[in-house]
Amino acid sequence: MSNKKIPESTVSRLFLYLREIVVLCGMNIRTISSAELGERVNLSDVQVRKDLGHVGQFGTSGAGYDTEELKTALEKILGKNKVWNVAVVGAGHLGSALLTYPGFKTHNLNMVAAFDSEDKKIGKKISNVTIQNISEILKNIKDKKVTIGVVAVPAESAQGVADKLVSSGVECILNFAPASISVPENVKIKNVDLSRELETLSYFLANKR
Amino acid sequence: MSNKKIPESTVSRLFLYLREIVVLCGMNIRTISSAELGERVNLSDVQVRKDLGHVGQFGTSGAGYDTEELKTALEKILGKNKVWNVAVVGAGHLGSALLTYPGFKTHNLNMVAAFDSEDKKIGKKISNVTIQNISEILKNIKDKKVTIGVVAVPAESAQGVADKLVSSGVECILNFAPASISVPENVKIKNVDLSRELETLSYFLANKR
DNA sequence: GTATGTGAACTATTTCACAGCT
DNA sequence: AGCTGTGAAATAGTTCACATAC
Repeated sequence: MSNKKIPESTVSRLFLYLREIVVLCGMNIRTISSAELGERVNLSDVQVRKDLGHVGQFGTSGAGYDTEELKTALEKILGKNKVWNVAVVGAGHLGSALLTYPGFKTHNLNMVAAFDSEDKKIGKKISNVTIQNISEILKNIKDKKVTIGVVAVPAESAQGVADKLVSSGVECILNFAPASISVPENVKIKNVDLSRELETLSYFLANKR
Repeated sequence: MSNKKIPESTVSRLFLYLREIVVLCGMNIRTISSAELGERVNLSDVQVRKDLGHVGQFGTSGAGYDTEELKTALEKILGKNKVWNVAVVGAGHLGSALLTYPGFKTHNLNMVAAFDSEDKKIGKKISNVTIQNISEILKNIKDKKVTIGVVAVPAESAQGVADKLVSSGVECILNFAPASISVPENVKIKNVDLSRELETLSYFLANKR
């Protein structure tokens, strides 16, 4: 089992395995080998076994893994029993996409608040969440016990929004703005930089023969 | 200069530096040290120097880097002189966000086509691009010389859409669907899995004291 | 004195190889 | 025979330390 901390790359893949295992359970497939699971998620069999090794030992030699058992173990270790409240700042297309994305609900992530600076958007509802003025962040985040803040505003306003979120007590930030933002050490930040992803692809296009 | 291939992680950061350098040039700052540049993008000075070392040697000891020179060199090596055509499949909130995102235009990425399967969306225009039926993919991608395809459809339809894109000759795919999709070796695929990003954050929330 | 460029050391992550279980 | 679990080897990526240039 090991009490050591699991590498971030492994954690990310564990969620991937879980997603696949849920599908398998739904199909009433009771057992799967690391090779088969790996093929379904485009990873090697060893990678799968090494990753699952961080969680415990419940594979059966010669047979593979019991899907139900694996599902239970992964859900437990990945904290799927807990629910987290999420607030989205910026109700443009991207913010709306996140608010309406059905995947979050099934993954124990609760979209409980949305903010924007544009007057005409305030008061509108997107997927049951009423958009509020950015000035309401502090009060709302505390009241609604939000732990994850999503920054989906233009680059210029990103740092300011992040500062507001941090001082409201948010513990994690997922940043979609194409800007480098600074937060205190105790706040975990994750950047998803769409234009850099596309640019990196374009680089590899330019540099292959 | 080195002819060796630059690691993907470095390439991604080079785009980050370039973005910052463009800002600096706009502010008429003519010179910058690796430490100052690193601070602006939350990276160490050594990391900056190591990365720039892949591109060439144009820093001046004791002074730093000439911003104009660095800008020119980065633009050249990152292929910013070339323009790539991009097609988006799936015109939901996320697809619309990508189509309207102003950042792409300034980064030599041209959104030239959009597809959806919902009849009521066909014919509508988003940011000058007319949404077409998914059945038109093959013809359009070829005609419009699209090299990058973006998959922004639900998980169930992702593999099918990817197959269509691949057989139309697309060379890269950026996949936003929470599904593992398979493509031939010569096609480069990049996955952006929003719910996994959030889940990974939630894991770290659950496992810190 | 200040700041670059880089080999060497270190750390993280992946892959190999195989012993051991069913 | 088939498949897991895991040390050991290999690879990739980051940080250190310092010689060198201005």
